[in-house]
Amino acid sequence: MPSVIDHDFTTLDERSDLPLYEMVKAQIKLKVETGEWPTNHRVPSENRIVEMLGVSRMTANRALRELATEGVITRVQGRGSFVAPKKRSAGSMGVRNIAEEIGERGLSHHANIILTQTEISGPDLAGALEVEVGSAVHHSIILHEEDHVPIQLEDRFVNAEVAPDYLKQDFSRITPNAYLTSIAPISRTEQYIEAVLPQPWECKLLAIARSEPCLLVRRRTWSSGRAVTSVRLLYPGSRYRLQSSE
Amino acid sequence: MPSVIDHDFTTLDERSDLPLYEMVKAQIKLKVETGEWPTNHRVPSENRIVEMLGVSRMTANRALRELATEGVITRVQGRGSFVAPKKRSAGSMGVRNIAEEIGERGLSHHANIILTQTEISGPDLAGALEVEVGSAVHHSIILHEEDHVPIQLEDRFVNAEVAPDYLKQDFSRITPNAYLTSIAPISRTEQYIEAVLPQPWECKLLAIARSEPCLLVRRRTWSSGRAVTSVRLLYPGSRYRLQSSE
DNA sequence: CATGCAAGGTTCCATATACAAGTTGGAGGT
DNA sequence: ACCTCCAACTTGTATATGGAACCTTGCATG
Repeated sequence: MPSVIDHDFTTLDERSDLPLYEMVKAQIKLKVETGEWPTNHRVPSENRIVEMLGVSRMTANRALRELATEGVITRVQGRGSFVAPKKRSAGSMGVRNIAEEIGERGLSHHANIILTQTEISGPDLAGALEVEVGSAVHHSIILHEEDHVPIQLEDRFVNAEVAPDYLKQDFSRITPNAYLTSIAPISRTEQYIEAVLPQPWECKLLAIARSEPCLLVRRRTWSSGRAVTSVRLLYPGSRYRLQSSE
Repeated sequence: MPSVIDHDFTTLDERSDLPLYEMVKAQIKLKVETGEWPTNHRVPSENRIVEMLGVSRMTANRALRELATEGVITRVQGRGSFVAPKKRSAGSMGVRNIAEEIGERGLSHHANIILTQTEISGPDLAGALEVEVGSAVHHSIILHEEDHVPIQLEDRFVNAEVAPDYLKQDFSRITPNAYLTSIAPISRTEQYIEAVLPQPWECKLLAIARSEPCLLVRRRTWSSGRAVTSVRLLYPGSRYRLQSSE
């Protein structure tokens, strides 16, 4: 004889002093995060949750509704609730890895290392990276190409105290961004986006006309309170646009 | 004799088919966005809203609760609800109100209405707004000035079904963005940012040289599944940069 | 004067109930 | 075979009610 109770759910934890609806949310989140319920898997209906967990329909409703606004599930009236596809959109925009981004478009990525060296920071740079004037700072300039077409000029300074081995990396295999986030998880980022005309040397590297407008992204990132890197990303306006959706 | 009804609130709009709690949210958002209620200003309590608007306490509760998760207000148990300090860089960027942004810098904002009219949508526009070809679509072009210097050219199309009264608004008092979010809360946005050279007519309005690079933000927003607006924001590169930090 | 306490306002949670609106699937007719 | 229509299920909204937890304020008591 089949039990009325679906053993997908354990009973709610009495000891926890979390609100009921939070407990319901936690149960469902668990299934999703462990992968037990894959994308598009059906989530129990509100009435089903009422039966299974013995809560009122309104608290089941609140749990599901909030999970929907959090992007964990999607709900459509008349059909039901389903596990939402994993949200991409790494942050807002920009923190995305240029190599990944190109890969997703099915194109080839190539990193052209223009310069890598360690420098002594002047006042401006020291201010940007929040280090003492005269400190050692790593500097790299890399030209990223998509199918052999230059698409991003990356001019980066790195706090040598945070990433002493930065210049030892093989930047044709791992992007600076990927390396840095792997050794120092980003806790804060600040960025400015503007439209500029390129400098002559930038034109040459990007193979564009002097009059072509470019997107300039200037970004600084911090990890646990310390400035990690300050980078200047220059994109030819005709070949690239930033995208974001949420 | 003082009336029990606080005239801070107008009565709810019967014609709108928005849910009640959304209407309540809209009323409060309007006060906040227009600056009538400054930061830390007290928001009416749930029971006060019940008296004023004649809704049940639970829907007042839902409205305030959602506004709190959206970051519009903060609530503390036992004390009340208060207008939250403007959060820097709403989410990613861009959905910010240009008037607010200028106001924060302590400068004066002026909206110069270039064009407002209703048009019949062609295939491209209909596709962008997800309406039938031939539908009526509102069109507005507004030049925003900061201390009398042109800083943003806003070229906007609005789904007339969602916002039939769009063109009746006084855009020198409330920005299109503020109005639209007040009547149709944003559920999704898609945006592209690119660097372009301006068109001749755009140069003239923005008072810039033909060769000056500009930031172009193209954005579409949805509210509960329906496309609300498609907008093209053009900023002179020398006068503006997008900022975000998280 | 200081401490404590009670009252009233506020948010927060939970439930029961009702109806509206969208989807699906099947029964039953043509 | 096809169509129509309805029943059942789903989410979405709105209301009424009750209690708990928390804060402020003012007053009574020591």
